Amino acid sequence: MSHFPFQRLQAELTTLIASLPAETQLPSEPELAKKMGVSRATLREAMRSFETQGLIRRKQGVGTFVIGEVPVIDSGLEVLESIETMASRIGLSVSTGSLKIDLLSADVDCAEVLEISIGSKVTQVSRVIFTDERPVAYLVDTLPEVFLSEKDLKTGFNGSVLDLLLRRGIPRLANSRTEIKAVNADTEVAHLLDIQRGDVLLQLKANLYTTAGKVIDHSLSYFLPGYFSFHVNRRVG
Amino acid sequence: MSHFPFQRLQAELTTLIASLPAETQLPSEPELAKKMGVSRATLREAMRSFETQGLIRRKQGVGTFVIGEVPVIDSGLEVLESIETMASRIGLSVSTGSLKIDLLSADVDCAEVLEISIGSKVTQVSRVIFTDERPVAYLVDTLPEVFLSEKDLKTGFNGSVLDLLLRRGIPRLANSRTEIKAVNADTEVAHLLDIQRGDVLLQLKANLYTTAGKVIDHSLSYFLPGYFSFHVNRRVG
DNA sequence: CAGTGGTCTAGACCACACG
DNA sequence: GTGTGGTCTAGACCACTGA
Repeated sequence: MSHFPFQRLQAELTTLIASLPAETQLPSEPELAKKMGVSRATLREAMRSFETQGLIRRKQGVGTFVIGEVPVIDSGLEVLESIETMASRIGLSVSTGSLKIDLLSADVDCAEVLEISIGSKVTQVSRVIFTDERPVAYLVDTLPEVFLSEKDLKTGFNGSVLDLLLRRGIPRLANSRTEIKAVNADTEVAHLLDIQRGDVLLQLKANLYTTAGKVIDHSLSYFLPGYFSFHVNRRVG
Repeated sequence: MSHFPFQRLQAELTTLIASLPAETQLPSEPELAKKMGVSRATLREAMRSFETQGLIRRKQGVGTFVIGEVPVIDSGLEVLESIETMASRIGLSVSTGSLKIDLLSADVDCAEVLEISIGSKVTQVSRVIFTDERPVAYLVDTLPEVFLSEKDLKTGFNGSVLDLLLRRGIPRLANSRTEIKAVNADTEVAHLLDIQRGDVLLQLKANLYTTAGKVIDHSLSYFLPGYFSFHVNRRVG
């Protein structure tokens, strides 16, 4: 059948990983590569998809481990809600890390998207979502400072800009236009999510609108595929 | 800043590709790698995302070429429609290739999804979508033979199972529950779409329901990210 | 046939975690 | 320090295209 080592390798690794109990440490990469009869490069290439699927976890300086049942965050996209809300709805606890809040001046692109003038002050909130010590999503919100200043973030900020805006109530939010893509992780996102550069990620790019039809927030989100299940109901005609 | 060759390389290639007119052939990989001062492996890794973004096209045995303006197929996911319908709506011509029609017996998974008994006859239609000689999507439809037999496909079949079912009118279709993921291309899909194994793809997995609430069709679709723009409108609370 | 991209190897060196 | 995964290299061989 497959003349290529890769397909055989991938099949063997699939059964190997499935056969091992959770938390098991795999042999080191040089060892495993030798055992499988392939080079380390080929082995790592095959391991790539296993990590984004949530089947294994690689920790630099430590080793590679089998993951048991993955807590999948399941959500319909028709309703806009924060990761925190999604997670709590299915009884999963998530935490926020690498929270970073910046006050920036809008550049050309940012100004156009947010429908403000170039140079206006904007607040940018970026953060990483963890479930069970595993970074699984990276979110960046950008919005005019008039809608969200740093002192707004002092009181009871759980990490989600959406939840904060909803709680405040003004301006009233209406909907979000979200664009869905599949992308390769760049170096920055790869480090934040503790994956390899080039790994596959689901990207959501959204503009949030008020009931008055004004853009209030632009968000960019990256999700590890294996830890999320997004779906949408499509009606005929 | 970047100690790693990769980030510098990616930046240089981005400007290089952007500066060249469409249809330009790039130097061969060994040449370009030498010019950039990196190994061929690193060069190819960087080229990876450029191809899925629709910026370049690699043809085995021929060369690597710059692509000008990419005809992006833009579509809202709330409404279910075929690729053909999406494309014609924006005045783009697409064609179907590698059309394959099989009559199979349902295995365990297939039977469960389609809510039929194991071993039932199912028709499977798989095809590749081309725009401008470029394969950009791979679609597989699976449905019970009672809903679609081979002779149904003789008369005026444009490739889309959905369009055929809609034209026929019975049973009446209601909606589709679609799951969205980002995946790595496996060997089979990579060859069909003429990309590299491991390249990033957007995957839609859908069950199509009749007005009576019965599953009539299961479809699995893979899209090259750079050639499609899918979006969804999310309403608040 | 010559030239291209596609796959794979062996090995080097680095960054990181842990004792 | 030792051992792990992360990055990168140089080079081999294969598969494909087109003259």
